[in-house]
Amino acid sequence: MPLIPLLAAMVKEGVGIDVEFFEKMSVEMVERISQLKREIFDIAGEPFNINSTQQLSEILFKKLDLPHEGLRKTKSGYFSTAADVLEGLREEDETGIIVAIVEYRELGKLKSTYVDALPKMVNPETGRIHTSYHQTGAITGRLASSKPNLQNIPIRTEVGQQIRKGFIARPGFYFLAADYSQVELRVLAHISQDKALKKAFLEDQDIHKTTAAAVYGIPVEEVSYNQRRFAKAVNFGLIYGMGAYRLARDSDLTLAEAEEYIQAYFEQFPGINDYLEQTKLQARQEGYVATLLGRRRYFPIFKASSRINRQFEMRAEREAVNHRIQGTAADILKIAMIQLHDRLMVKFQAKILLQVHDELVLEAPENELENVRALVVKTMSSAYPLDVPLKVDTSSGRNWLELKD
DNA sequence: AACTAGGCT
DNA sequence: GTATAAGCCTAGTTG
Repeated sequence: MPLIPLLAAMVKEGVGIDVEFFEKMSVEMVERISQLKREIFDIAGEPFNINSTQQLSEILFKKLDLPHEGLRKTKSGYFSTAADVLEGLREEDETGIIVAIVEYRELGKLKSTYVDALPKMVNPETGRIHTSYHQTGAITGRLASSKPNLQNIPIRTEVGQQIRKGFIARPGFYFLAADYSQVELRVLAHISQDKALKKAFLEDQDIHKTTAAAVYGIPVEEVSYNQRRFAKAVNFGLIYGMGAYRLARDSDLTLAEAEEYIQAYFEQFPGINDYLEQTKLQARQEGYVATLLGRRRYFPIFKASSRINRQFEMRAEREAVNHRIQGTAADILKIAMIQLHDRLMVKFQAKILLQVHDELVLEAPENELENVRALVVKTMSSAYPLDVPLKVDTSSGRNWLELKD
């Protein structure tokens, strides 16, 4: 079956949520939010609209006169109140308003976007939530999901996890989630043919630890938690074309140190550097780049370039580098979805409900669970064989949070 | 409709 | 000298 009918089947199947659970959560959140609101008004000395970034900026940087030298400004000229900016103010802020605002923002976001919105989206006919999937939603070939977007359900924070708990499988069924482990780095290993990166995946090493060991020139056993975390950020960042500037900003390194680190990185993984350069060159010369399966992305900017375009050309280079990786991963999961759906239809009740870029969520009757798990792993792992293995992790549970191996 | 912010991979 | 990490969707404010 082609992809579109499969997406239609997923949309039609929908996913179940516990409406009462969300309603209770909403009530609890209202209490905490009011409390935070009072605190914030107290410190500010007056009530104002905390949701207004303009008003908030005036309160923080004019009325309370928090240190704002060199802080980022928005297009409209106000000092930014984005989370990363506030984070930088937290230590110097003795009033406690920053901490309160950050919590207020988190709760407000989760409440308005998920806790209050999702129950309203339950279809009265089916009692379930039906997203829309868009095959051409993303320029790289990824799907997009909307109304509601089920590809950005929270997971990071404590409260976010509570929201996942509100997604529940039908009686007698289990959710089964299967995700590709580090699929984009594996795609990069394949496309770039970088020797060290391929070796790491072929030996099923902890890729971030291996990277850290290589770059710092130390044995794998001696890699510290922070060194691994840092290497992870770099591995991740380079898929998006991160530069030394951003690396320095996001770490404790100076610009020069960040440059040295990246240089050391490319010395250890020269194939990756070649991949980056070759892809940028191709975008410039051919005006497009393509994924492994041939999905093209065009870059008309390189046709008519002038000095003004330099900024945009740099961006286009990063987009080209990312397209081949993100797009190839997307192509592979789409192939897996089609194969899996066809195979499930033969002898299982289990159905694919959701796709979240490198992950599928299925709903399976309890008695099918282990057989379906094996089928999903096999199908996803072999959908489009690369020169490195595609590793698939699975988990299952009665709700979307309690997914365990 | 633009802007700002923030949720996810 | 200047900007500096990809791809989405949604909510609230502003004008």
